[in-house]
Amino acid sequence: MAGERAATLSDVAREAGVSLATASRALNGSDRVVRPELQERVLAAADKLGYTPNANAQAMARGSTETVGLLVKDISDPYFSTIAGGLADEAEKHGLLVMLCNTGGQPEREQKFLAALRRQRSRAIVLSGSDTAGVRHTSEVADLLTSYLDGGGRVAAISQPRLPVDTVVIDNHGGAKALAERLAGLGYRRAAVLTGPEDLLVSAERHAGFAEGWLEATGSAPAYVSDEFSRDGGRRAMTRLLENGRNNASEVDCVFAVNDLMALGALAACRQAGIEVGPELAVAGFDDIATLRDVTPGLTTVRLPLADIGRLALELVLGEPSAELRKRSVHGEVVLRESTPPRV
Amino acid sequence: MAGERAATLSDVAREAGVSLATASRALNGSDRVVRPELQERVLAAADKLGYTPNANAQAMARGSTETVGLLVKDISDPYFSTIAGGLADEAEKHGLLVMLCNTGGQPEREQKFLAALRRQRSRAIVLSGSDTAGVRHTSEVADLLTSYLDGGGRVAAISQPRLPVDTVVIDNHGGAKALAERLAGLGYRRAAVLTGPEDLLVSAERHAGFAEGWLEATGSAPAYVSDEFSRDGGRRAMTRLLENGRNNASEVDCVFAVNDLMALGALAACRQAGIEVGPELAVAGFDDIATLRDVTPGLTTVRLPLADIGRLALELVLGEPSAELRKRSVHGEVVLRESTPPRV
DNA sequence: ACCGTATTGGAAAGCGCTTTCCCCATGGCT
DNA sequence: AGCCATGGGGAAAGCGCTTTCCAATACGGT
Repeated sequence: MAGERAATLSDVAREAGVSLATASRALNGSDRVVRPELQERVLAAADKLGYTPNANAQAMARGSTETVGLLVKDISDPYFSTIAGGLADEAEKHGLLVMLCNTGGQPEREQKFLAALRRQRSRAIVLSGSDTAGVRHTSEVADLLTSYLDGGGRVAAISQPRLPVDTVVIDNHGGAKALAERLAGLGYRRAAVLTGPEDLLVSAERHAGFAEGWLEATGSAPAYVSDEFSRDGGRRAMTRLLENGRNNASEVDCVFAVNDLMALGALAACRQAGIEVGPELAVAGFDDIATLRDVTPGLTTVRLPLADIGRLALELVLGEPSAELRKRSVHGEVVLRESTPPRV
Repeated sequence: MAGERAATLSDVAREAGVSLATASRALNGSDRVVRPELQERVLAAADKLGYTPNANAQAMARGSTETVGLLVKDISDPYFSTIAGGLADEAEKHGLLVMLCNTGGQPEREQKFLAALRRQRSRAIVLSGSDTAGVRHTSEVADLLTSYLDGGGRVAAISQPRLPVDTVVIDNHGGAKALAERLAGLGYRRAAVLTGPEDLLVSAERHAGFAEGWLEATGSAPAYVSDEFSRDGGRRAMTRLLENGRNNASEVDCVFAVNDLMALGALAACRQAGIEVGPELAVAGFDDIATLRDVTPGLTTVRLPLADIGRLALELVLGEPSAELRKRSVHGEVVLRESTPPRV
């Protein structure tokens, strides 16, 4: 059994005593009908020979594949893995396979993957890396996408509104703004924002939204510190913020980290500095990563329906192509927890 | 530009004024050499026409693809997503694409995916779902794998030692045992284990390892409660444990949840019951999920090099095929944190 | 009984590549 | 000068399917 090459459709056809065409029709249910008796014979032969269609050959002949590509910045980040989970489930429903591309945020890798997906004649591509404002990069990516689209491919993005494709837009601005209002409502008065790199769109939007809400509610603009868009970045930013605070009369009573991971780092920094989060200093994040929902103190955050976002993106990209660019908005919901108790 | 079909290799050949064969050789650097001048002409033509090779056609002609499949139970679970991250990075180094298959733990899906990967003529498959003892299921999967292997495919598994393939073996038993010893060393005397379903191998191994270590160190066997292998399962199990404890003179001073997620649920249950984890009751987990490293109280756990495990699995599956089954062992490292302070 | 029309099987033409095999130049050698 | 390697181009045979196009048969109507 080991040495013999895999059975092909011709093998099946011969075994069943029918033509190649008939075998093909019997096995994939084309629009053409084959007599039940023959059908059965073919099925039996296929079974006997352990026949498996060759998807590559089918792709060639049919001119279309059953795979979709998913680009993420870092699949081990719960934000992306949750999105990926939703998307994968949806894909499974459609009988599609998901090609996972972990870009690590490197533009060159992103391009490599895009090229690979194009080569594969992937049915569709969903982009969910973070959109940086690097114009060069974005335009190169846009070129690749355009040629992919010209070839009949479909593309959708998650929260990268600058790309010329259908997009699931996450209301970062609104969510952060709502959060600011709620925090102000709780009695906080001096806020700081821990942001990611300036050119990272998600970060910028959340920062701006928060600042706007805060300004409207309290009349003052929040301070901010930027660092990496990660747990360590959050820790460093928080540490810097605390150092400044000491020399500075105007200490902060509330910190908004632009994502949960940064907030987590901020919590660590606070702990290290001997500051009790909640009573002494409020900390809030964004995303509502599932794994973090139960930590102590409970982290106030803006919940994003991440799995739905993944599903939605796939729906968007598989739906009827339309001339104009489609946007689907998704909103976050503020979740108050112990990390931001009402200020007394 | 929109309507015209993608340029093919023949288009390029014609444009460059060379034969199909030459174009192919010029573009993919076969063992045959083409004159530099021609080479250049072909490259120029390809560039001008925006030529992208058709990976499906190449796969057909070459008889091999550039994709590997990865089966996971749930990609949004940090355990799997971290493994996936390591594997994806390694795959990228080898110029391979990763087909992500989210099985949701459903045997039928698992089989569907396996069949799909076989159809795709995927170069290799890495299995990292959880191995349940359901014999029926495992044997069906084994059949599928065998036929895949016969077709020249390569397969490796992560922590599913019962499958007849190369395996990255995680020393669940040893890790849990070491943890038990350390906890006993800290002065704990009455332990309970929160386990997953009985037939889930990982869970069983960790349970057994802990029990063995505990027995050796303290002379008594730990109690246990089983539930789902998830955060909610942990919460429920812990709740049940606490209820029993009240009526029971022999209260427990230390709880081992067989994974971090269950431990997280246990923490939540404790909080709800007004029990302070650490001083009042020790809790430990297993895996050392990255997102959880900074929570308060710090969770004592057994650190697994998850990303390395993913990398290792890919290495294993891409390495020289060998007659006998290979096993690569990976060991965990006990990490003590505040959730299990020395008992006074 | 005859013709037009479904219905269904099969032959063969691709789909876009890779690779074998053949051929023609070269060039080094005797 | 004559021969045999050697280097490199091209024709063509696949790779395993789908699908068009024909042909053959059966069937309904008049």
